[in-house]
Amino acid sequence: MADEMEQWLASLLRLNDEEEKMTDKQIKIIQAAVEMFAEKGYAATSTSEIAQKAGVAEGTIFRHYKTKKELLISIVTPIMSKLVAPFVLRDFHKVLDSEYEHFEDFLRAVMRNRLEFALKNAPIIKIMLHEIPFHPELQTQFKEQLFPQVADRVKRIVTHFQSRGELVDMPPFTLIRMAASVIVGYILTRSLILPDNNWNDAEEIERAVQFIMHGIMP
Amino acid sequence: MADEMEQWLASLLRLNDEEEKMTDKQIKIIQAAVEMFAEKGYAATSTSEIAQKAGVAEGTIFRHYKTKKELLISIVTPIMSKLVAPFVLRDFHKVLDSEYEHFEDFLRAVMRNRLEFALKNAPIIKIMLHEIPFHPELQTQFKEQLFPQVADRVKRIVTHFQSRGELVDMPPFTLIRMAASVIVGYILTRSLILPDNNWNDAEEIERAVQFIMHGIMP
Amino acid sequence: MADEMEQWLASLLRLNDEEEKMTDKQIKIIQAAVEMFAEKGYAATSTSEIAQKAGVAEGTIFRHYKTKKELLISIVTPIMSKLVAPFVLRDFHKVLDSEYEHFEDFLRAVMRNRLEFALKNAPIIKIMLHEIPFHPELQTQFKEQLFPQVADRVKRIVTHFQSRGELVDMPPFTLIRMAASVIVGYILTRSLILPDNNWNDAEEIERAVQFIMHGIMP
Amino acid sequence: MADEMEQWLASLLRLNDEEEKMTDKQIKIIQAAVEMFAEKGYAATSTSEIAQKAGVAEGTIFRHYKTKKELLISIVTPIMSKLVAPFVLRDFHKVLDSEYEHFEDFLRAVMRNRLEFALKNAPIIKIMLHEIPFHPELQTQFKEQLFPQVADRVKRIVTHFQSRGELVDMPPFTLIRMAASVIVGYILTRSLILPDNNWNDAEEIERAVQFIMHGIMP
DNA sequence: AATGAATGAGCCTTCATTCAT
DNA sequence: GATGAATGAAGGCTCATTCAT
Repeated sequence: MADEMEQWLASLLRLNDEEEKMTDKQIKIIQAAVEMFAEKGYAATSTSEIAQKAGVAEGTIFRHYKTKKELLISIVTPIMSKLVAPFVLRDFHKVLDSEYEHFEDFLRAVMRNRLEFALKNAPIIKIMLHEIPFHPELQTQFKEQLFPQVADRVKRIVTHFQSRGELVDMPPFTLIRMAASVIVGYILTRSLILPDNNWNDAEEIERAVQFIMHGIMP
Repeated sequence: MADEMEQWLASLLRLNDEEEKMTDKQIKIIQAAVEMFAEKGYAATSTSEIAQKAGVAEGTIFRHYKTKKELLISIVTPIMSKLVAPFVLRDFHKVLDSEYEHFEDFLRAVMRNRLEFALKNAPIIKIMLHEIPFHPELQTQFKEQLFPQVADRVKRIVTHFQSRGELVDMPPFTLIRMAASVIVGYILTRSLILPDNNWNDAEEIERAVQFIMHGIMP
Repeated sequence: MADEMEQWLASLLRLNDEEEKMTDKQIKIIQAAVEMFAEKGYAATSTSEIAQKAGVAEGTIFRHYKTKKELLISIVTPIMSKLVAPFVLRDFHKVLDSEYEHFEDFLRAVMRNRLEFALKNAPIIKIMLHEIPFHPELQTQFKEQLFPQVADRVKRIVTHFQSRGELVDMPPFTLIRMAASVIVGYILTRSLILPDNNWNDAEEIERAVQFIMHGIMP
Repeated sequence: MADEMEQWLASLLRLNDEEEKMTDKQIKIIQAAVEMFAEKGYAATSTSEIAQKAGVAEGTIFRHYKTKKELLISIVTPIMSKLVAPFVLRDFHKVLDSEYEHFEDFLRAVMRNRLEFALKNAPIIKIMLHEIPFHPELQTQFKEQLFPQVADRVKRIVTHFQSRGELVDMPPFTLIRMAASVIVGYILTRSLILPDNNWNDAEEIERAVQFIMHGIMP
């Protein structure tokens, strides 16, 4: 369901297909840059390393991206959009009403879907997390364009379930933050911090959802 | 209580007093480095910038720290120790038994104490979070020395309260991770991500503790 | 004769043509480096001086030579080969048999030929002499690869003339060392120590040969 | 004999006793400097290395020697004087007349005496040889003060034996150069180039003397 | 006399970027 | 479009030297 949603959104906003317009070399450049930026960080990666790993001449990078920073932005910007895509979906609320009877189902869907996404895009997400704080352009994008939209939309959902008496009465932003902490905490631990553990995702997701719903009291 | 504990620990392990052995210039160098590393990241900060901000000659930095990386390590290592100090405390468990009647009280104490610590050391914690993934020396310190000790000790506490029937029956590591997500989520949001919001810490901590204990069902 | 020999050797081993593969700037860099290294010594010459004298950017040096030491080695290594080239010639002994009836003729040919070589390559030979003792890489090249080959071959020549009764009976290595002292002594004095004297090379060579053959007794 | 001569000269010119006026630390500085300069060359040796090896503070070096170069000069200048001391001896000619009946005896005495000196002072001689070409101050000392005196005096000796018909008729400077080549060639090979060979000095000296006198013809 | 912290010029090297081919 | 040689500014670090203690 959520996957279909995302595909629909993507087709509307063309969030998925950037690579299709790229030349062969351009794709190799991006792949090499992602790998290196994730491994050593943006500032510690040199354009010559990227060129070497991509198997292109150093000049070729600058034919496609005016500066090294433009290369970074062209990597991070799409992932930010895709990361929050399902939440930005225009008719999310309406769709939601009909799809998820309980908040619990919504949580479960989000967690599954975003975990899958994170596993597929772990290196780019790592880059995003590390570079956003140091690049005002990226911060602006996140703080002014993406975050408010998401917050607003999720707030409506929470308010909706609160009004149905399914959720505790609490400032929605606080409630969202705490639930999000658990979800994000798992997804990051799972995909970036300890990806080599033996994870039973289904089990862990179920526990997280139960924890969010009922806490740790027996 | 926890504060006293920490002071005791500190006095035992001398975790607090590094700065007292430093010369005047050395302190200025560290302060300048912390400021710049937090603002621009380690790799993007030049030693000449640090020297200028510290008001010393560039050579002076290298008289005290053989390399730029040694300067980073001398900043990050102590904060890692201090960050987990209360948990590493040898007789933590015993002390705990007598101090906290319920798990809830423990959560509250930890959250208050570590938030205060994070607010006081926000820039260094930011540096630590950003640089650990790129510096094997720091990873080693964290993964092999600090993390296991903490995990082990907190696990005992959780098991203790589980055996008293106060906590739901669940793998302790999972339970800890989820509770920690909420605590860490708040502390990072509060001190690094959105420090400029108007936060009512007492209220937020209480809500977080209740969330951890009872979830979001009414 | 010896000249033809050397040309033949060179054509076989391509010892002469390194410069032909070099770019215009690379030649200028080498020339400037040779001039400066000979004038001030390797350690006291800065890469920025070399760049300036060569009329290139400092970075250009490092595009062609990964390090300053690699630049030194690329200057010294070929001269070592060329310096001993005639002696390393595979069929030297056979050629010699037919060319030089007496040891005296051999001495004369070697002295003329190597003096000409030294005069043409004085600065590089100066560099070689000064830097070999401080750079293990160069020592190895000399001690293990070049020197033994030469010593071995010249030893055979000496033994040959000794067996013909033309030379005094004495350990060949000692005899070679003493004759070489005279030859090298003249060539170095002539080309490096006092190059500005008015030298009559033909006369001095003849005297040196007579000295080697008959000593200083009347 | 030659030793007594030297002692007499030394007492006259105070060439031997520099160290006696030195403080303990000063001696250690000189020793450390000699060791390092000989091992790595003057330009490649740092004052801090010298200080460390000497076990003194870096500042102490500059209390005794205004600059690093002054330290070098204070090492090299005395060795130059001592190296040629026997030849500079005022009444050398007269003394000689009575001491050495044949030129051969003179050669033998010089070779023995200067070899002993070279073995005792090998590192300083190495420094001298390497640094003279790069330091005009040292060149001046050598070319204008020491060398002419020596050349002049030895020339008289050679002329003396030539007039007695003991030596071949040849420009004295040429004759000296060739004999000196053999002597210097052996001493340098013996003390600096291949000091680790098994040398039979008495034998080698005798062969060298015979070579100088009679050449290599049987 | 001796120290060693402090200096800042200068070192070798790397960098992102340009441009002729 | 792709190349890679060339650039020169800037990087981290070392140096000889000074000076207050």
